[in-house]
Amino acid sequence: MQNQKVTILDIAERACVSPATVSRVINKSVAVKESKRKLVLEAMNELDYRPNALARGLVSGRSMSVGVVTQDIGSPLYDNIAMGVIRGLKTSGYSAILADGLWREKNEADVVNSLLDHQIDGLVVIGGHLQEEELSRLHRRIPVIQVGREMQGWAEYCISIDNFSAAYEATNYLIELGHRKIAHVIGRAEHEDAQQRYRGYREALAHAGIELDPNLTYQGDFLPQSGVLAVNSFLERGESFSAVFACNDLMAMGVCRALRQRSIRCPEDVSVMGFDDQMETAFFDPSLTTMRQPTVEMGLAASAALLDLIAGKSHQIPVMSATLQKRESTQRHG
Amino acid sequence: MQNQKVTILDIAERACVSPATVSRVINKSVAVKESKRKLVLEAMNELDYRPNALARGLVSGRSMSVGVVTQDIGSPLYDNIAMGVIRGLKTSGYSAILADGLWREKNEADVVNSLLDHQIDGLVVIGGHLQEEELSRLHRRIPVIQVGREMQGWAEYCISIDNFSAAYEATNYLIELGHRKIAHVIGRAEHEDAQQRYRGYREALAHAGIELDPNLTYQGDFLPQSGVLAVNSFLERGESFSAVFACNDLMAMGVCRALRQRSIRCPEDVSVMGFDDQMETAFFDPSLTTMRQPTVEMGLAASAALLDLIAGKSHQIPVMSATLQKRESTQRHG
DNA sequence: GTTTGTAATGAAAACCTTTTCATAATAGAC
DNA sequence: GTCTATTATGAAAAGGTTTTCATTACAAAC
Repeated sequence: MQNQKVTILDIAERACVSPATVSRVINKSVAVKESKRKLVLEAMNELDYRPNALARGLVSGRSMSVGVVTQDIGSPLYDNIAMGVIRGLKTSGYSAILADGLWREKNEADVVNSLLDHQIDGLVVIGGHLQEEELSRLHRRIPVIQVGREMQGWAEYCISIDNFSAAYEATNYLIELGHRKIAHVIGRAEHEDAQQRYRGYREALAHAGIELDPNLTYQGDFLPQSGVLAVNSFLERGESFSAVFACNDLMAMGVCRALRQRSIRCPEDVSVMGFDDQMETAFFDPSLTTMRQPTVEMGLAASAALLDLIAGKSHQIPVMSATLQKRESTQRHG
Repeated sequence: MQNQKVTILDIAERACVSPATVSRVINKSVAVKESKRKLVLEAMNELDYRPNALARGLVSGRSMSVGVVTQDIGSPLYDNIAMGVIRGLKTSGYSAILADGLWREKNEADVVNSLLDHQIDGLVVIGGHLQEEELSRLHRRIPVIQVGREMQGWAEYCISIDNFSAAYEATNYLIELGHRKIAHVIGRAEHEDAQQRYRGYREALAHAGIELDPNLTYQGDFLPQSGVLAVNSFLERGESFSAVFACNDLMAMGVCRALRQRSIRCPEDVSVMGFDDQMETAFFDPSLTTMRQPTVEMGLAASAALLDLIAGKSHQIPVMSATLQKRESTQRHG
């Protein structure tokens, strides 16, 4: 109640200095005589003063806050990236304003606009559906880093794993285990990452001389249920397969569930491979073989790059790669 | 680049009106002659004008943003609540500023202060460790709603389920199934909700005339691994039990995992009950019997209550209750 | 045709900082 | 003891908006 109204003028008055001097003490921008500095600090303490961030941002042109728009709060993958971003910002003096795109491009544009209205100094986009064109339009105003989503035309500002190679490696691992009939549950069609993984799957098959069987692919939506539907669809059509590679862990869980319901054993009858390595998968039965994305590291790298961009320094886009986590859901075939 | 600098003065000039009139058109605060209104709207469109939220907040005293501080971005429970809050705010004109407390009271205080600096008009606290005293101090400045965490001294502004009753019901369900030796994996000690659930467990046992066996409880930390450790601890000490009630789903998953490793079947040998009902549990093997928290609904209720408080209207704290989700991990005993 | 009330509008103050510019104070050199 | 260079400080402007207050325009009532 009371300190709501404490302003820099009150401090100035109490410390018998000008507001300018108080500002200088706060921002350490210019030297202030020690005696006065102490008085100011005391006054700030006694009145429990906190600078109004709005006024600061308005006059200085730097709001000292960066926007973080995530495709989906509640998705383990994106949340972990967000955590990394937030951690990376922690000691920078910048505060993070998170916003949720709720899986819709329209929403994303809205929240980004709202963030811009709040005069953010930079933007991290986690996943999402914003087009490259839109991103570069944004980038003309403020630094923007995209993370957790592959964009070839935007590589300079994009931190993500190489989904193609990762999916290739995943598929190839199944092939090395002796599998030939490998099904794939595709991720959302509009997701570039999902497309790249699909491509990696196809390429690995081709490289091993295995012909792609379109009947062994199913268009999923990243949710567990579509893993169930995929298996049901394969079996109802009488397809046979010894392994399934799902585009993410949630769908892989659905796949396992459906197999179990039909009394098909995993991994004895069918091997299952996921993607992402979210926390729960290690405790799943069978624990899931999957490709781990270095989510927190990606978030950290994103905030580091953004801070460099804001500071006008050159930034780095480190190479991030997924790593194969061998667990119980896959085994040698035949 | 260009519209970065477009201000209300530019609009005023272009539309041949005063800035005050432009403001009135934007805010619909006072009637403006239709002809002028049109001119203003046109000018805003042509120059792609967007009001500076900082300036607005500074002068009006209302920033039109509310803070949402969550204990842990990445926790399915809290994330779902956050999603509910955000959805509830969506059409209100208020934008949500999320901040992550990173599981530490110190951090939470920091981010709350940062939010206050940004002149938020209200605050939703999801989970967390802030003391009642601290909350009421905050509440003297702005409306505050606590959600997803039970606080008896703060009931008027607190939206949560009745953890005691829910845990009582969960335990009682196991008892009804014929179980007598029921172990419990306790949640984090400093978490009031965990304590209430522990109490519900004890009370249900007592009511059924079953003596509490301290050797059948284990202090966990909400993470899967502690479920594993709990089971290992029980078995190493030679305890026998036919059911385990874990304080949350993640620990229940750990319990299942540990049982499996020892070739103890679930539910045939030991029934397992979780708490929360996060998405993955339904696809687990066996799918987990658990108490579902109406997370999104809680978030919606929180934002509704907060908006009422901000508007100076009377607010409602609806009664939220958990519901038993019977699945495969529990079965009749003996 | 004058008076009165209402609606529409503009000028200017206010919000709380930072920052520029000018001045005052201090120390160092002669 | 005067002059110069530096450092410390204050006054005031600026940032983009809302809002108060005063004024103008207009229609209705007499």
